Amino acid sequence: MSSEVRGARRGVKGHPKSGPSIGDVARLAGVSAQTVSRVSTGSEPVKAETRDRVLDAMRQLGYAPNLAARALRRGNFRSIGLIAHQVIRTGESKTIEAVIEAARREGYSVSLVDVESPSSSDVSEAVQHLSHQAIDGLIIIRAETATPAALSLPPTLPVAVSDSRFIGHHPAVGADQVGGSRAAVQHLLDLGHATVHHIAGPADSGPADLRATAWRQTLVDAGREVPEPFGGDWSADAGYAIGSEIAQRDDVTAVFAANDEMAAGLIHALHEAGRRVPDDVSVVGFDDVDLARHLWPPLTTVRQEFHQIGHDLVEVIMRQLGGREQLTGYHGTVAAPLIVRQSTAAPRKRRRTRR
Amino acid sequence: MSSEVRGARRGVKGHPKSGPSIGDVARLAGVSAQTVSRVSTGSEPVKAETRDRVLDAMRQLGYAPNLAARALRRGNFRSIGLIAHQVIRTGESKTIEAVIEAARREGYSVSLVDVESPSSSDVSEAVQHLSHQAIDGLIIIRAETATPAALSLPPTLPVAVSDSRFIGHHPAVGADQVGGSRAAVQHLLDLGHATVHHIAGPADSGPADLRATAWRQTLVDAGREVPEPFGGDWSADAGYAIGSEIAQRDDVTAVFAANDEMAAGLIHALHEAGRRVPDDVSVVGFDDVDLARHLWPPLTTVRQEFHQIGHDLVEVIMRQLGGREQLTGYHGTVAAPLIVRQSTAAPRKRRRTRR
DNA sequence: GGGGAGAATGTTTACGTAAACAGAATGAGC
DNA sequence: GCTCATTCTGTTTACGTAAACATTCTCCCC
Repeated sequence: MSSEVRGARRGVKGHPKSGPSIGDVARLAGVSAQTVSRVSTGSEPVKAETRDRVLDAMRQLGYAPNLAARALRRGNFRSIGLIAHQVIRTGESKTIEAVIEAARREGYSVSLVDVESPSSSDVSEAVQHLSHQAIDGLIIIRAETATPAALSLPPTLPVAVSDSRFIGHHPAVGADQVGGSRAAVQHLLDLGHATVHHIAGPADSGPADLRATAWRQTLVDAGREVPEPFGGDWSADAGYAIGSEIAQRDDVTAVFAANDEMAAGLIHALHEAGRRVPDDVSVVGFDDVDLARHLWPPLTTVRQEFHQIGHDLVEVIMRQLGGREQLTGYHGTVAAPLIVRQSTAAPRKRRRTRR
Repeated sequence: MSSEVRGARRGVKGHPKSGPSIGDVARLAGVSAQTVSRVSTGSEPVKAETRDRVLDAMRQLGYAPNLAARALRRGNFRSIGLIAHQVIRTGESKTIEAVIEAARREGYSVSLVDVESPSSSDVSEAVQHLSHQAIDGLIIIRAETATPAALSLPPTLPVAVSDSRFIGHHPAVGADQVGGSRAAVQHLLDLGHATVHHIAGPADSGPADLRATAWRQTLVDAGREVPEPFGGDWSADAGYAIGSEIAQRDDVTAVFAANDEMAAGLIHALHEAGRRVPDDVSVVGFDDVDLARHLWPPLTTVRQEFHQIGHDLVEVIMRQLGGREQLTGYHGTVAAPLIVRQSTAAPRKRRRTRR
C-alpha cells in the first residue's frame, strides 16, 4: 500500500504536482530507475524484453521525462533564446521561422522574446530576462539601439547576431545591405534618372543607416546630386505620408525606399495623386516581402534571403556549442540580389522646370 | 584548498560546466545556502547587512540562479509552449507577438514550434515535442488537420487554442469568422451585385471552411445563386492564378477572398488583364493585414483582432494555471468587423451575356 | 535579569535524472 | 567445467535549488 499512498500524496505535501517519475515506471516494470533512464534516452543497450516491459510501464503511467531534472543533470536545455525587435515585420518573421526550423532539426527548441520599443534599456532587459532563462545559446535578430558593451552577456553563452553593429563583438550573419542598396540605386541611374531619392528607415537603426549610406555613396560615386533623404520609420503609413509629399513635386523621378512596406505606402500615395508608377516615378523597395510581386505595379526590390540568414544563425550557435570554436570575429554575408519587376522604368522626357 | 580545487574541477569530471552555484555564493558571503536562496527569491526577510553581503558575493562571482534546478524544485518553468502553423502569415505573427508580450508581462517566456506542413502527424509530433518540453501551458494557434483526439496531450497541461475545431475539447479564443464573412458577403450584395464568388482557403483548414460556409449560407439566405468556389491555398500566388482565370470571365463582378494575400494576388491579375477594381470587379479580403490599406485600390476587408486574440489566449492559460479553473468548454469570440475601403463598389450596368 | 515572542539564519531533505562504478548473467573458447 | 570477455542491470551519488523544520539571536516586557 505504501507505494500507492506515496503516489497519491504527490503534490499535496511540500512539493508541487508532477507526473509519474522514472522511479514509478521502474517500480511498475520491476527494474531499476537507471534501466528506465537507459530506455528513455536510448544511450545504452537494454535487452529487448526488458525494454518492452519498461515501454509498457511508461505508456501505462503516461510517463514523460521531467526536463527540468534532465536539464539539471545534463547541464543543458536544448533550447535557444531568440530576441527580435518586431516579430511582425515580414523579414524578421521569415528569419525566425528559419531559426525555429533549423533549431528543431538540431533537437533544440526556441524561446522567443520580443522587444517592444527598440530602446537600449528594453533590449538589455530582454537579454537579462532571456539569458537567465533556460537557454544554451542566444540569437539576436535585431538589437537596434543596444550596444554590444551595454549588453553584458554571460561570457560563456554562445551568441549569434544578425546586426552589423555587433560585428567584431559577436559572430554575425547578415544580408549584404551595401551591395543590395548600391545595385538598387545603380539600376535607377542606369535607367537614366538624374538622381535617386531615398526614404530612409529610423535614424537609430543599423540596417537603415547602412542602406542610406550606400545610397549616398553610390550617388556620389556617380557624380550625382545627393538630395535630402526622407525620414521614415519602416511603416507603410510613413511611406504613404512621404508619398503624398513627393506626389506634389515633379523633380522626383526615382525613389529608393529602405523597405517594401514604405515603398507600398509610397506607391499608394502616388496612385492616389494620379502620378503613375513607373511612368512618372520609379520605385525600388528592400526585402522582397511575399506581397511585393503582387503590388501594382509589381515592385522592383532587393531581396533579403531571410531564410538563409536564420539557418546560418543557428549553425553559428551550433558550432560554438559543439567544438567550442572561437567565432567572435566571424561575419557571414548573404547576398542581397536586386529583383527587377515593373515599378521601375526610364524617366519620361519632360520639361525641367521646378513647379 | 579543497574548495578551490572543487571549483576548478567543475566540468572536468562527470558533470557538465556550469556557473557558480548558490553554495559558492554562500561560502564567499559566509552564510548558508538557504540564506542565499532567500536573497535570490526575496521570499523571506533577510537582514539588510546580510543581504548586501550576499548580493556582493553574487556580483563578484557573476552568479545567476540555475533555472533547471529551480524548475525542478518548484515544479514549474514559467514558460509557455506555442504551436503555430506558419509564423510568417501576418495574422499569426501578430497573434504570436501579442502572446509573447502578454506572457512576458506575467513573467513567462514563450517556446515556439512551427509546424511546416499542417499534416496531422506533423502537428502531433510538434505537440509531443513541445508538451514534453519544459512548459507549464500550451497555446495552439493553428492546429489545422490535427484533431483533438489525435493530440493526446498530458491531461494536466493547461491548453488554449485558437481553432474552432477544438471548441468543446479545449478552451478556445477566436475571431468571429462567421459574422465577419457574412458581413463581407452582405456588403457586396447590398451594393447590388447579383451574387458573390469566393476564393477559399485550403480544404483542410478550419477557418477556411468556416468562411466558405458562411459565404454560402449568406447567399442562400438571400436567395442568390451559389457559384462554384475557387480553391486557393492562402498564398498570393494562388490568388493571382485564380485571378487570371476570373479576368477572362465577365460574369464575375464580386469576389470574397478568404484572406488578404489571395485578394492581393487576385487584384494583381485583374490589373494586369486590364480589368478595373472596383469598377469591373469588387474584391473583399479577410484579415486586414498592414498592407491591405496600401494596396491599390485600398482593400475592403474583414479585420481580425489578432492582438486581442493573442492576449486572450494567454489569459486563458493563466486562469487555468492560477485557480485550477475548469475551462474546457470556454469559447471566447472576438469581433471581426468589416472595414470598407475602395476595392468594392456597385456593379456597372452592362449586358448580361456570358462571354 | 528572566522569560518569551519574533526575527534571522542554519540544517536536513527531496525534487527527477543520469554518470560512474559495481555486480550479475550470458556465452565463447579451451 | 572453467576462465574471461561481453552484455546487461543495479547501486550510489551528485546536479542546484527551496520547503520544512530546527536553532540561534535579539529585543522587549514584567
